[in-house]
Amino acid sequence: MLQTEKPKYQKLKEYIIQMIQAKELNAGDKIFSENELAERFDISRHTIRQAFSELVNEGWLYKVQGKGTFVNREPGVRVKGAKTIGVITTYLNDYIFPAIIRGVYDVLSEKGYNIALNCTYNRHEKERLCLENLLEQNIAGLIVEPTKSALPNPNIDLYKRFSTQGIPILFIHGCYRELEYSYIVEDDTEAGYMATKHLIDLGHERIAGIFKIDDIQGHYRFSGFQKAHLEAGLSISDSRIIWFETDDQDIKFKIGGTHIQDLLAQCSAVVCYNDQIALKVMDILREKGLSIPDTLSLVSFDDSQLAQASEVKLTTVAHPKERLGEEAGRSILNMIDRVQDYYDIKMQPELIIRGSTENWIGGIKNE
Amino acid sequence: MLQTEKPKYQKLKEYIIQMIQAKELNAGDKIFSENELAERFDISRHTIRQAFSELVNEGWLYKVQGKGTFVNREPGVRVKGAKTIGVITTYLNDYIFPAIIRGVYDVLSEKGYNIALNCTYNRHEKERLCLENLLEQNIAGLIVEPTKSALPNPNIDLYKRFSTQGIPILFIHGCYRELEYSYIVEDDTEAGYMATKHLIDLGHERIAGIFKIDDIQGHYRFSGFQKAHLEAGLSISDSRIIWFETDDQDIKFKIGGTHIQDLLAQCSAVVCYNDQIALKVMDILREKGLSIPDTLSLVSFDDSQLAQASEVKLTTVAHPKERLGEEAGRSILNMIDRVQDYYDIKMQPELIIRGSTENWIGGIKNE
DNA sequence: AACGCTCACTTGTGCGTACAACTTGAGGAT
DNA sequence: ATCCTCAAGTTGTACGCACAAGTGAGCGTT
Repeated sequence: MLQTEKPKYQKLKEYIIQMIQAKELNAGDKIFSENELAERFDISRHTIRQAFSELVNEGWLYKVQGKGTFVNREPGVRVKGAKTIGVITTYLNDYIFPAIIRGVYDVLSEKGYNIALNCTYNRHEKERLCLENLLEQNIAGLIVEPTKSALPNPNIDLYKRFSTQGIPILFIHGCYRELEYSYIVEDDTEAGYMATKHLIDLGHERIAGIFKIDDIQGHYRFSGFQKAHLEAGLSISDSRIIWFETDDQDIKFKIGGTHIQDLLAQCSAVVCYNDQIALKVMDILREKGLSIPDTLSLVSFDDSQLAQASEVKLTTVAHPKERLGEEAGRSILNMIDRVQDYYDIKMQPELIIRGSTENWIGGIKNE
Repeated sequence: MLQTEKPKYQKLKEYIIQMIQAKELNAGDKIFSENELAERFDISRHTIRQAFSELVNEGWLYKVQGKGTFVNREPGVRVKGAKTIGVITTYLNDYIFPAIIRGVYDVLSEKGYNIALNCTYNRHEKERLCLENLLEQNIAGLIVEPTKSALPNPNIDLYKRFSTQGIPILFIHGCYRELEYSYIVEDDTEAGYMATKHLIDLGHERIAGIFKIDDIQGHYRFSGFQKAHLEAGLSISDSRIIWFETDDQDIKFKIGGTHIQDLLAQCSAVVCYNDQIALKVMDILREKGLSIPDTLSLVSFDDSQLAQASEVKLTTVAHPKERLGEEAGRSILNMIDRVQDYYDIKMQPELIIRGSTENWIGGIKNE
């Protein structure tokens, strides 16, 4: 006895798909009529129609009554996967977000992918909504800037749902410690080290630090701050470190309970968590009539647009921003195409020396 | 004679869809068997199968051989409309783009809509690619910041394709003169007028102007500049007006062929196209050792983050930014829901007086 | 109680027919 | 040259039949 054979309409389907793939039938070509095929293969017209009906549904063919059946413009396109990448950021602000998005967009748009933008405002509830929203979409991959990355995350379950659906996830800018997902980050410890070492090399010994407590980046930058001190044999006084949170509104006058002016009076230099904090510090100093870098040297992070907007340009450790975005775009595409499954990239920051630390060597103005 | 009636299988389809929507048939329920329906409605089983086949394809039903036909878990999900709004901007930069996107995002995410982000880099070729890309997507509406809005647009044909597909388009920030589409813009003429009048009120008579030539906003702001002069009985000298283009790289040293320092030497105030230009002008003045506002008063537009980053804070005509984004989000949703088909909103700008024009009254420093 | 068999019922495959609706081009009438 | 009609060819709708294949409940045997 013969093995159960495939149904006739199935064989006809495969035959036609093969012809299309072999370019014997091209886009827009008229295909044999139903009657012709019925006669040629000695099959009933009904069976032909069954095969055609499925081919139409799968996007290979289309029919026009009275004219005939034709090969679709891009046969089998609908069979291909989604062409959208979900992107979740913490803020949609004027800081480094635009540069990162630009990097991601440039790479993805090149390959015909789209970006579905979402934002958490650094709140776990919003993060949950974003994830639920994207789960309903048909996305091919997910790029996430983690929300409050230093705190435990209540949305792990949702992240895992993406994984079980085979949707790759890539974290940028930071990552959750609980998850072993791919990430691309700036080497924040190194950045903190570079900033602090620069000040120490200039001869500073009493250096203040202002760091953010609820993002993992703040912890790492502080860690580099410590490392540079340790290496130089300098001690770190807790009283010179200020920690602040996302929600601190009155950051201008006191940070984490300590009045900035009191702190700065004891020091000759300060490491600011980012350019925004640096500008706020500069405003306070200006009010007091203190000059930079003569009275106080100042280093910050990120090299945002703000770093060059002030009268004294900021010495800052440049975040790779746009390059990081591009790298993230390339990586998520590779993960989708299964070229590589896992990434743990630390990008090197770069120290950019400008006016806020120039001319200060060993406490003596150098001109 | 009767009008041509709908085919039987169509009527059967609609009947079943109705029953599902009316919850008479629920997810997972087993539906009548083919034979039962055939007998009940006195239709051939073949016709029933035709209707069922389409319902399966559209996701309403699924079949299991030997068991029966069942209602799908989320019947008609694919039938629902798209929940994505295409957004096309000219740049993804640190200026007012983040605020606008934030406004749009806040409104749309509230209603469960997603943003598909695109960017033209102010080039018509890129704009074309974005539009072609979004045409292939299943978007519900389109928000566009026009590319080179003062120039004729070569992509009108693509914009019209959206309209013929019933996808509403809303322009923000400017609009193409060739198209009669909905738009939401800042009243740039009024903004130009407010900025200039403020200087005239302070006693300035020789006022320079720097404007962008290839965006329609530049034209309008200049038009307000003219209006204020006319109203005050002051003449405008062409030699005090500088036009620049998107692509001008060396804007710092000369703008449109004219050296800035030569120009500014003749004037007591300058209207700058935006905050970015204003900061560049401030840098030039700082190099020359000239002070603001004593030597030169300065007004700009947009009230971006930059306006408060410099040592002398900028007097600027605030762009509605975030409010404009929110308004755009609300409007496109109304257009999708057919609540209102057409919008032509001009939002009023607001003059914010800061250090760059303070203390200058009639040429005498007022302290 | 466990197992296997049968049978009724379901959907799947396949054949046949007929006529309706639509497209197109050829040929005739104007 | 233009318009109209009609016929041939195409897909669409609708009916009929038969048997294959999978499911599950009921029955009887073990």
